[in-house]
Parts: sequence; structure tokens; C-alpha cells
Amino acid sequence: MADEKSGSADPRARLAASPAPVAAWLRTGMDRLTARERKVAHLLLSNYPMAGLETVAEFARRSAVSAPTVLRFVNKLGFAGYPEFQRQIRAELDERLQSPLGKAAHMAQASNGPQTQTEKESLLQRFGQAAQANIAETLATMPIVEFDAVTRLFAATDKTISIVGGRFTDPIARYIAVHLKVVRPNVVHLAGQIDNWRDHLLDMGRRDVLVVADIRRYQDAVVDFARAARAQDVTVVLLTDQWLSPAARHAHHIIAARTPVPSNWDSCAALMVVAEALIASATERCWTIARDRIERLEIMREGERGEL
Amino acid sequence: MADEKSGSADPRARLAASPAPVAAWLRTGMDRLTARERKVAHLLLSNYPMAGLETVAEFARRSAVSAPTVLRFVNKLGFAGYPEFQRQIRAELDERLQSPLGKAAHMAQASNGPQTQTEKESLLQRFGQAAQANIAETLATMPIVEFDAVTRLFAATDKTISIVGGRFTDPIARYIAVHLKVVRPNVVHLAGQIDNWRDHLLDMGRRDVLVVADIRRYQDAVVDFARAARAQDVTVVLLTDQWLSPAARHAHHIIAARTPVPSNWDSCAALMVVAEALIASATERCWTIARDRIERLEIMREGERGEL
DNA sequence: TGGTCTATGTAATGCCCGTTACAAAATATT
DNA sequence: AATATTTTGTAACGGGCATTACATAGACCA
Repeated sequence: MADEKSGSADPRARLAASPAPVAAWLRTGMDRLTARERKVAHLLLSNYPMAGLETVAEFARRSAVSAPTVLRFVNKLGFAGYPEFQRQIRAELDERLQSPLGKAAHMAQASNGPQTQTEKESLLQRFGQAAQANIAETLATMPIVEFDAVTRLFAATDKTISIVGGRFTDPIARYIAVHLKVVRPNVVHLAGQIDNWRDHLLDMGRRDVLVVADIRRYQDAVVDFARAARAQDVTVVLLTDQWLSPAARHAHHIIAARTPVPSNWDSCAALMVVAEALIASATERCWTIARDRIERLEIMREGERGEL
Repeated sequence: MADEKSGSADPRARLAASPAPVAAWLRTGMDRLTARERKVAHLLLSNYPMAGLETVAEFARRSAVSAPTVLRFVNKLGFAGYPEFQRQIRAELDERLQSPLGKAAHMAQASNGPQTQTEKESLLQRFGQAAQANIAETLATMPIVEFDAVTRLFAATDKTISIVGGRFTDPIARYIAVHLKVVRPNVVHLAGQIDNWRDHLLDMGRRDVLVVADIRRYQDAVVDFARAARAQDVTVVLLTDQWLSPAARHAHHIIAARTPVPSNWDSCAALMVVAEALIASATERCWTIARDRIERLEIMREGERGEL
């Protein structure tokens, strides 16, 4: 079951086939190198892979070797040139940095066999750890000014806020909308048919705000809508993943959250946390209005209870 | 600007003191950037720090910006030139690679920037930490048998799964539904008018499953619906908060997640993570069916693209 | 010891990269 | 609406980089 998953059928299958071919090659094929080339290899291994990111000259100097020797070295590794070698190094580094937790988890997932209870448990645990790491990183890299700016927009009760999402992100949009609707007036969640969105666009203008949630696979309809709104001078806020939706082109403010988890799906948990933080922050900011509204809602609720 | 290099304002000397000054600067000083420079900053943050290791041309292309804009960006960061900027990036990366585990902590450390804006920032940070703690506790106290049982139900393609939520939890219900609909057939999300739910209840029976999401303030309508379903021998799964919805009385399986955060609102993040883990687990369990469906969806998507 | 072959550095070359000056566009200001 | 200011892209430039041709040093075999 698990091995089928790694088949080419998986649309989200990545190039996980090559984990660290340079280091692997070095460990196995070092006997094919000459003496000086081995010096280069050793330096590269001793502080892998940083040394490979420097210039040829620097790399050569640190190896106490001439530049051409380094070039010959990378040629023997199978690269056409130094830039190509560096691209490979960067790719490996990137993969390694993407998500140390999720990555390791993803590898462990490859283990075959029937699912035992411990595996189930570890799936849950690994999933949770990946989610936590996503949240930590998302918040750590969140530009405060962006968060602050979006908070202000959320709390701008004189503007109309429209919120829209894609197939998997519509729930996030909905979640924000249902909360903001309590806190402040003029909140609209655009749901259902895309044509409905267009209709609503007619009433949006310079003073209004559009919040767009869009993660992989980005939907053309959502991106197009963001562009159309931007064309009408609407302030566009984008909630997206770390790869940034194409809608970023049309957004005034971008909130990016990390999504990778050991699953075929992406995780919206970090995005959710940011959304909640924005809601909380906005609620604080316009608390006098929010409190009044909440109180009135409370009274209405009590009234209904009584009638029943 | 180049003359600063020889003076005491040498960026290297100043920046070498703190661990991840580039990310730190970006988070605090992004308002000093122009629009296009912000695009560059976002790209850099979204895949930090790999983007900074590429050439200016590549970096610019990926940011959809011209090369000079990237140069002006790194200048504003306090670097005399792009090579110097890259040296700093490499230094940070190197330091980060020394301690493989300290990544998240390292990033978080970068948040200890200037004392300005600390209040807003701390809200975000505190919120994130609370959310992480919620997730950790939720998963730690999650009964594996419950998780496993619900996974089996999610993967039982012969049963019909109906999913419903309250005011604030409907997005969660929706999120689960939209994913499960991809993975397997016979998934129904009950939305809108409560009367519609009742109508659907007519078709539910012993072999079917109802997933109910309900957190504080628990809604009578939701609880009542759970009771009604239970009365018809429907298998009832409850997703709720740590206080347990009254619907717990009528549930066969209870998944409880922690919600408290420093806010007027409760957080659904932990619930979201559990939901995602359930989806992931169920997807694995009925992968042969799921893969087939995903492939067919893919083909249909391609087809639509082609027609356009 | 001489000859040959491989290994390595030196030095020259050409290209690409970072850089900058300037013009055009966008934005703010009056 | 017109001007001043900022922002941004275009195009040209210079330097440094990777690359290569070639010479020299060293190793191996007779």
C-alpha cells in the first residue's frame, strides 16, 4: 500500500529520488579521484555542503589547491560545469532545509508493510510535530508590518471586507468571515458560484478590502478574481502557502504560512493559526465596537432561548 | 555607501553579532521597503535563505522584478554589494547547519529584534506558542483507539459519511468534507438551513456515519441533530473541544482537541491538525481507491485546461 | 637513467555577473 | 490638472569568475 504511494501516479510526487547524490558519490567513488582532488573532496565533506557554495577560487584556496583542480573534480562528479554543481548543492540544501521534521517523517513513511498501531500513532505524532514546526516557522518569518497592516484592515469598520477562498481554502475564508462578522459590520464571505463573486465585485472599490485565501494547487478563478479586484483599486490581502500563489502579483499584503506535512495533502493549520491571530488582534483593536456587538448578540440569543 | 565599509558601520561587523540578522531585519524593517522590494523580501522569506544564494538575475526573475531592484534591496539591508549579502546568508546557513535541531528555535530567536512593536509581535508569538502547546497536548492525550476507529470510518467507502458543524466549526466540517470527497465517494457536507439536515437524516441509517464538529458555545441544533442521528443507529463521531460538547452523550467516538489561546476566541487549530491527520490517515488506508480518484480528477482538470 | 604518461599549476581568455547611469513610469503633492 | 518626487526598468559597462590551453613537475616502467 505504501509503496504504491510512491509510484509515479501520485500527482504530488516529488523528486525525492535524489537525496544527497554528491555526498553519496564522494563516499563511494573517491578512489577514482587523484590525490589533489581528494583534498578537495575532503574539504567539501568536512564542511558539507557550504564549501561548495563559494567561488571556485575560494574553494581552491581553502583546499590549498589550484582552481582547475577543483574544476576537474566537479567534472569527475559528472557535472558539466561549476554552476551546475552549485545548483545541485543548492537543491540538496533546499530539500534538507524545507522541513527537517516533515522531511525525516516523509522518509520514514516509506517503510512498507501492514499498518500497526504504533505506526498509526507515530503518524499522528509526526503529523503533529510537522504542524508545530510549520507554525513556529510561519510565525518566526512573519513580517510584523504585514501582520500589523492586515490587522488594521480587519479592524477598519468603515471598509467593506470581502473574503474568498479556493477549493480547500474556502473553509479558512469562511472561518475568518464568521468571526469577523461578529466583531464588526461590513463583512462578506463570497461563496458558491464564481459568477456570484463577479456580481459582488461591482460594489467593491477603492475603499474596500478583499481577502483571498489560496494555496497549492492555485486556482485560476481565484487568481483572476484577485486581479480583477486589484484592477478596481480594491485593497487585496493574500493568505497563501510558502510557495506564494500567483495572486501575489496582485496583492497589497501577503501572509504566507508553511504547509508541508507527512501526507499527500498540505496542511492549513499554520494558516489557520495566523488567521486566528489576525482575528484576535483585530478584535482587540476595535474592542469597543466588538464588545457592543457581542453583547447585543448575547441578548438576542437569550431572547430566542426564552421564546422556545 | 561603499565608504561605510571601511568605517565602523561595516555591516559584517555589526551583523556578525546576531544569529539571523537578515530575517530579523526583514521582519522589523519591511515598512522601509518599496513595493517591489517587498516582493523580493517575500520571496526571500518564503524560501529562506536559499533564494539569496542564487544569482541576482535568477533571484530577480523569481521575484518577477528587475535585477537593480534586488540590488537596491540588499543595499537597504545594509550590505555594500550582493556578494557581501551572499556571504552573510552563507554564514547564517552554516551556523544553522551546525545544530540540525535548533532550526525552529534559531528562527524564533531572530524575533528578538528592536524593542519597537514588541507588543504586536508578542501577541503573535504568544498566540503561536499557545497553539503549539494545544496541538502537543491534544495529540499526547489522544486515545489511539479512537483515532484509529475514526480513521477506519473515514476510509470505509461503503458507508455514507455526513459531516456537519456549528457556527464556528462548520469550516472544519467543510474542510474535512472537501478532502474526503476527493479521497472516496459517499461524502456529504450538511450546510445551510437546519431543515436541510433533517431532510438528509431520512436517508441515513445503521450503516452510515455522521461526523459532528461542535465547540463552545455548543449549539442546541447541532446537539439535537446528533441525538436524532444516534436514534436512527447512525454511527456518530464527535469533534469537540476539551470541555466536550453535550453531543458527547450521543457519540460513539469522541475526538477532543484543546482550544485555549490568549484571545477572546477559542482556537480551532488543534482540531484542524487532528482533522488533517485523520484525513491523511484515511487517505493512506484506502489509497488504491483514492489514487484512482485523484488520477481521474487530474485528467478531468487537464481536459478543462485544454478546452480553454 | 631516459622516456612516457599522468597529474597539477600558470596564465590567458571570454563570458557572465554585478553594478550603475539614465530614462520612463508611477505616485504623491500642489 | 500640472508638477515634483519617488520608484522602477532598460541598457550599457567593467570586473571577476569559470574555463581552457599549455607548460611543467612528478610518477612509473624500461
